[in-house]
Amino acid sequence: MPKRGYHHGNLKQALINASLTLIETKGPTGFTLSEAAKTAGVTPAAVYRHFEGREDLIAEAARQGYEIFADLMEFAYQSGQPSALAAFEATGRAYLAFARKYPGHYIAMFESGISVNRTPDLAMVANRANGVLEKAATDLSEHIPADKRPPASMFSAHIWAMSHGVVELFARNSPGRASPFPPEDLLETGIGIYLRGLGLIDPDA
Amino acid sequence: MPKRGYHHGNLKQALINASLTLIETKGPTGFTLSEAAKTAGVTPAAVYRHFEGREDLIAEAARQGYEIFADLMEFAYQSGQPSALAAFEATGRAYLAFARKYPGHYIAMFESGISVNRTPDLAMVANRANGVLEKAATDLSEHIPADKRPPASMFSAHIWAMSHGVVELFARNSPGRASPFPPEDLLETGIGIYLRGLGLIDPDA
DNA sequence: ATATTGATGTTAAGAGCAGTCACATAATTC
DNA sequence: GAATTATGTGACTGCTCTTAACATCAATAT
Repeated sequence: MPKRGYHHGNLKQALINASLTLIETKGPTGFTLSEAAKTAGVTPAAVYRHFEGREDLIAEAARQGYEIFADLMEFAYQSGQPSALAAFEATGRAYLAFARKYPGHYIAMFESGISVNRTPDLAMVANRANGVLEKAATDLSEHIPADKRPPASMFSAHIWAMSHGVVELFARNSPGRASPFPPEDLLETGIGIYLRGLGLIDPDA
Repeated sequence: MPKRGYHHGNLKQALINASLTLIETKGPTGFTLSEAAKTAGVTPAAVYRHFEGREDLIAEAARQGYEIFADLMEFAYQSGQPSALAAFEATGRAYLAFARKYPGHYIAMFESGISVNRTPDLAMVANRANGVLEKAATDLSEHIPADKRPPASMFSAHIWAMSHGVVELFARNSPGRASPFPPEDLLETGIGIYLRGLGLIDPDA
């Protein structure tokens, strides 16, 4: 853990950690490779022994974020079993929870402008996170009469969009819109109304 | 329009226009004040006669975007009258249409990291756009039995979130998720299901 | 044990950008 | 026509990203 003289010992992860807190506090624009290096107690040039450059540094932070995110989603999905409805709702909540708990990762993933198709690794793990949501949607869609059942990938996309929109517009300060409702409530009610529209929950409350 | 010698004549708007296309092509990170100045045929220092700096330049581009956006929303709202439902759905579609038609403005507004509370002007015009959506939501909410009617500002927020999420995740290349459905269809069906959940349209099709 | 090799860090340097200041030139006003 | 204001330029500082040459440490092979 401590840098024993010349060599750091764990520089790569130290740089990512430094980047995460910097991204969180200064935003993706204000973040600089140099400052991350300084925070890790090392010169900027040393960063290039472990990353291709600034973008790659952010991308790796995002990749780790997707890893955590996918785990969170899977845990949420399991926690709702055996009820397909409970599992689905839990994954919806997990999105907002993740954004709140790991803001640095979240920003690196969704607000830094890096493409998820940047590397196969990144696309892979992002796909894993998405896969959980789609699985939950598929389970749930079997409770809809087959003739009026939309494709599972479609309403998983709907829920993802709603979740993402709530986080971006109302949970994170950046855009800074004010809403009279806490984001958690907004998402909860939004998903509730949507599921009612699919005939998956009773029209009451 | 042509620069007559020393003075440009219309530098302020020329800089904004240059910024818009640069933001559109190079992203908010790749955009530089210097290149915008060069595109407008002027020295970087000249920019500071019209803007406080890089951020202010982007903010003004965003402000003009909100102005256009609010106009678009109002037009959409009017075009749906006298049907509250048609008006509401039109405003929903207007969001995606705006993002497609004015990508530079859209990026400046929603992906550049500038806060809408940066200046009173910006907050004002952003509020105007939001106001149209809320008005449409209020009209529509009167078709819901008063006892089980959610606040209009709430489901206007839901629709906004869904629209924003669809655009960010599936319409713009940046994050680059692939979806088997065109964003327009995704938004259309998503809003449809949601409105069904509110009991505002019949459960068929 | 020692010498070689590869990994990891530093120093130095180039190029680009944001922003500031003094200065130059054009447009406007008295 | 002269003075004032508005608008653009050149030169400069300090920061950034990135590369290249060099230094130091760790590990391995003889």
